[in-house]
Amino acid sequence: MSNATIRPFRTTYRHGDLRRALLEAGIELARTGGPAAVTLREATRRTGVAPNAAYRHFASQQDLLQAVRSAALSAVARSMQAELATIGFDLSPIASARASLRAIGTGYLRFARTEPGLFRTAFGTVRAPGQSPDHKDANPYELLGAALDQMEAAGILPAGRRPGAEYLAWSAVHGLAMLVIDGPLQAMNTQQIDALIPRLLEMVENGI
Amino acid sequence: MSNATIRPFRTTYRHGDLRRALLEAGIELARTGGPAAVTLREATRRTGVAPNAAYRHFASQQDLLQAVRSAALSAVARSMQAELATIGFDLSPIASARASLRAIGTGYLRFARTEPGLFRTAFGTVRAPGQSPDHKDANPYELLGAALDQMEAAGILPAGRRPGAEYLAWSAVHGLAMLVIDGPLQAMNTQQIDALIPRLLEMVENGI
DNA sequence: TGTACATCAGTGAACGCGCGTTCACTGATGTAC
DNA sequence: TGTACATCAGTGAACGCGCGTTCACTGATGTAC
Repeated sequence: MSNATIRPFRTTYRHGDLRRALLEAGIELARTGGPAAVTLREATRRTGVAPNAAYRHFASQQDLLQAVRSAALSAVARSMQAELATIGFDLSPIASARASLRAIGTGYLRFARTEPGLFRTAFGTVRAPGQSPDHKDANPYELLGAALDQMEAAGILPAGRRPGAEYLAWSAVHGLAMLVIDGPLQAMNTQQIDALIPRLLEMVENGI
Repeated sequence: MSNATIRPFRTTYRHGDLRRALLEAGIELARTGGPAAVTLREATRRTGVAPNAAYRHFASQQDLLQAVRSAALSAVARSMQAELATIGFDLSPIASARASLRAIGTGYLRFARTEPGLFRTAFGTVRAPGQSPDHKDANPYELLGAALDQMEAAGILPAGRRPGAEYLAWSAVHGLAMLVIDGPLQAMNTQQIDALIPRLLEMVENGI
């Protein structure tokens, strides 16, 4: 990591490693503002270089964004691996497998919460400037809450598990939707998705 | 639904119900291109009106987007209610509760798949122009797959349930991440989220 | 070791784009008399 | 029923913004001799 790569003021005419510097600037932009903030002009500005200099190293703005996306994806994987590395070797196969799955999820979520901009960049989602969603129509959240209340009343859902159960069910469903729409499951065909949905809902029902 | 509200060519000087027409144009834009496509200029263009005419009805572009967002949220709720309405009345409380929860999820997912642009608009996510993510570093998907393989090998996960199990686990985890980062759980404090994560992972483990 | 020279990374200026937003305006509408 | 008039919804022109991208260029670098 050369300390001159991101400096706005250079003494040399040639930059040295402009591609890397632009990529790092792009990553920093993604960290702060998500994929929409990854802009050739801002990346070159931060690197102290003319806007068009970027074209020596990236074919287009899309090309830079793609490189940033790739770096973000690796960072997610690294976060998961770090969590996996904390698992001891003296566990039974069963305990080890459980711990691994839990570590995968923990690492993934930790990265999402620590680096939301990179997370969105990695998975193709962009920050929207949303305000508070107060409105008076029927609310998906309330409908879900009512269904869960019904399950509690029917004795299927133990009362102790009711508080917060919305978040669990909603997470599973919302997640599949996102993966299918914006994420890596875009290429999956309709039949496969159709087969997946009942399984997902069954998982929620059994596991909540 | 007046048939003249979205017509580009009017005979009257006054529009009639420009606010509604702009909102409908905005919804159509969101349907097609997500929240980022909801633009005052395009909405007025489609309504056959000068760009600044929008300011008689919306304080800003954000204001229009907010109105579209609200409409999209209602549409999600309607999709869920439509599914709920298909449940018979002759069910036991237990069966009825189960059916309701399933209907909630089905309606939500159906809307997401049918109207991805509106879904993203409703929940604060934007379409990114992502290409195929081919790269050579460690891949979150592969790490998850390996952990699941391990669970299968250990005999925790029955072999018949292994195929596609990635999607179930990933959905749950990805969904909570999205809700926390971009969605309605933004306001939730750290302790609450910390308490939620183990519960979510437990749900996956038990329910997969 | 010294010198001529080709390379090509970065420059400077400019382009067109669509966007949000502001300004002074105009003329159809509907009301008051 | 007819007429004067105030209202205010929509107009037309213009602004500044940041963006991606193209063009002809220049001059430091490293190589061939």
